[in-house]
Amino acid sequence: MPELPEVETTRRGIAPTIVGETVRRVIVRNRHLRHPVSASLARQLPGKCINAVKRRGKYLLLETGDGTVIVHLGMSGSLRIVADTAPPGKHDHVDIEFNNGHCLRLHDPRRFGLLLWTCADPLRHPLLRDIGMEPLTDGFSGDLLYEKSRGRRVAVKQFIMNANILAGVGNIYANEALFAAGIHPLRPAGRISRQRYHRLAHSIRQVLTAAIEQGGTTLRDFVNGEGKPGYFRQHLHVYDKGGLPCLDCSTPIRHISQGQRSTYYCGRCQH
DNA sequence: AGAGGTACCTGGCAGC
DNA sequence: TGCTGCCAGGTACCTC
Repeated sequence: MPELPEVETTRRGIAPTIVGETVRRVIVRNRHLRHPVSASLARQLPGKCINAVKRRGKYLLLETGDGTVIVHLGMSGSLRIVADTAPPGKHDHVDIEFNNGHCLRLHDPRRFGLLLWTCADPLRHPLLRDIGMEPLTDGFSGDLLYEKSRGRRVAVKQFIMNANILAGVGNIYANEALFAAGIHPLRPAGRISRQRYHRLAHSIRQVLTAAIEQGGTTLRDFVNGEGKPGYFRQHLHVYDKGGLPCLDCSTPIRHISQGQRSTYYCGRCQH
């Protein structure tokens, strides 16, 4: 499911309910996620207060004074706020219950997500320390993409989906941003001009920002903190639109496979 | 170092 | 109504 806009939507949805609240209990029904949910989480988190909910790339960070819960939603995960009396459903693997009667519930059918506890600086955790630029911060620019791409033969779509280059851009928004910038997804990253990278950086920002405003994209699973879907799907131009006419030029959208992921593009608008 | 392939897991859907 | 195979929003790890 979740790329940056869905994770950010989740962050905004859950923060008002849990920031300033104290954890009463942690229930782990299935610890077999991408990494096993550590036993120390259920032991250490109760009694601690959530000071902030932050995001780094597609990771959520629930910060307490002396430790952080690192959450990743994988392909199919979602976090939502429910009453602590709400009966768990299938794939509701972890509950974090608060003193105010609310419960933060992790649902993840495919179990590619993770949830772990660290007492150290989460940004230096091995899973987070190599993550690249945040596309919605002031420091992000086409210049950075241009410089990082020199000498790279990898296709530009795979380049911008590389989390060590750029944080949070997954398959949907890579497709959409390349369409918006008029760049062909198969073009080698190292053979794109500085000017075109400026345009791409602008498109990435715009697409991500617009998606956040719509509460993210729901293809199947994604729900926000209140259990509601995102509405950006109706604003997609190419993703999952193979064979349909391009909204700009009516040429049928092409569907190919790139690095075992689906790529959609307009062969006329993107070059 | 970069690039490509595979593995992890469940569920939905198309086709037979 | 099955059954089978393929596909899905991600990422780590292994090879070459």
